[in-house]
Amino acid sequence: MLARVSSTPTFKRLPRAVREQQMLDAAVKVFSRRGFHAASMDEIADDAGISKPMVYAYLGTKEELFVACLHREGTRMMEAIAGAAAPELPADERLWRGLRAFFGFVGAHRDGWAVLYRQARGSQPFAAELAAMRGRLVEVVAGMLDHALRASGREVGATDLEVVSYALVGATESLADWLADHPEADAEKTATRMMNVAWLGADQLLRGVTWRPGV
Amino acid sequence: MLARVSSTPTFKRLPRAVREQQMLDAAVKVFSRRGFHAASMDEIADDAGISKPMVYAYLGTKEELFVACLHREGTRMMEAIAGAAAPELPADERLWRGLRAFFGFVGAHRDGWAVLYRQARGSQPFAAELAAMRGRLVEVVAGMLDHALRASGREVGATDLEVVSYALVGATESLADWLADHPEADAEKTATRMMNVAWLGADQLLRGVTWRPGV
DNA sequence: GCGTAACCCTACGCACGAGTAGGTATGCTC
DNA sequence: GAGCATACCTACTCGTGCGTAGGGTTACGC
Repeated sequence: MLARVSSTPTFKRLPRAVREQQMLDAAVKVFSRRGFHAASMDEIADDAGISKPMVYAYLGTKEELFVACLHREGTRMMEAIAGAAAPELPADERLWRGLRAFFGFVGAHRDGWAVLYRQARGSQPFAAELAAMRGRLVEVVAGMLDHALRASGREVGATDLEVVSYALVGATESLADWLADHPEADAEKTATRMMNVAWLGADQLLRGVTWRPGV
Repeated sequence: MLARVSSTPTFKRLPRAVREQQMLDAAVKVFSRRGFHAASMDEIADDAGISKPMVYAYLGTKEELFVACLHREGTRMMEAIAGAAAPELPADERLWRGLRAFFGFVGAHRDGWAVLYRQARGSQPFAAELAAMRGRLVEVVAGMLDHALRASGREVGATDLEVVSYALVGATESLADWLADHPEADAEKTATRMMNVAWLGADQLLRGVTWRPGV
């Protein structure tokens, strides 16, 4: 057994940090395509150009591997959004920038992120990680709303705030799913549509009012 | 082996139609609690007070069984919503009634429906069934919006309509999830919150405008 | 140039759970 | 009360795929 003509040009003996990233790349790809359960560790290892025990040695169990994927992609996403929303901007501008960053990210990582995210819904082991991510998003949105409310001297119950934010995040996730399923669709345009429904609401939309990005 | 002291009082030799419903009940319960993959046919059969081959004889494969669950619960849900929205009512009233019916249903079938619904996201085999259900909902919402728009002489692109509806449905699903996770929460109140964000939008909400159920 | 640690492999064990073979009992019809 | 269909069971087979045992090889420090 010495015929070892792999497709990958980069060949042997890579340092751990590099291999780990390759494995995660492969894992994201395979998990996305097959779903958590149908994905096999063999295929992931194979796709990473490595053998299975290496994956176990570096990233651990299948579940741990999936969580690692979720975590890496989640972190990347949060980073992509982080810079977008400066607290001193008016609320609509903050919301708009956040949405733009979010949909931009999802659009650029279609099967990467969105499908992975879809996988995590359901199956208990990942509910925690997923809920944490969503929780952070909800917190951001709720914080933004709260900030704007206080600025105009108003206030509102914590649960109300949470639920409204939850709804907004949910709508956004849904459109992210939609975007991931429609490869021809434009991220920017999707963000605008989301902004319209989130900011204006059905009433205004039915009245013919529309929101458009300033500048 | 004649010790057959089952917990279920109703014992032996039931007609097919009845047993099928019992099996579906058990399946919904187990799928909800464990998730599709972790659920075992043995446990479902056991929970239905029947042996495994019966399940196969009546409802077929595990996947077919799951689809059957999805289908039954989905139909029930659509029926629950169906009567709510009379086309001659104004748009806000239609939306409100639809939301109320929807959250009422989910609230009454917490682990039944919502968790089952969550399971279906992801795993390819069920994507079709799920997409069909969601599609019907989106269609209803889009139809309602379109109707209202035409009534006021306005019109809008089909994709815009679809995406906006999609966002609204997504937000609603999210709050349904939230409701399913918060056993103490009230369905009616959740519906009101959803109505607020959907109908008024963040802008109005931040201005202190609120929507309240008429009557 | 030699030890040692990191990298990497080819196998296999093993549990778990879907689906089935083949047989038994009970009610229903005539 | 014979015949037949329907309800129902116990006890298997068998594929699949996670996780591992145990061993080889390349780089790197000294």
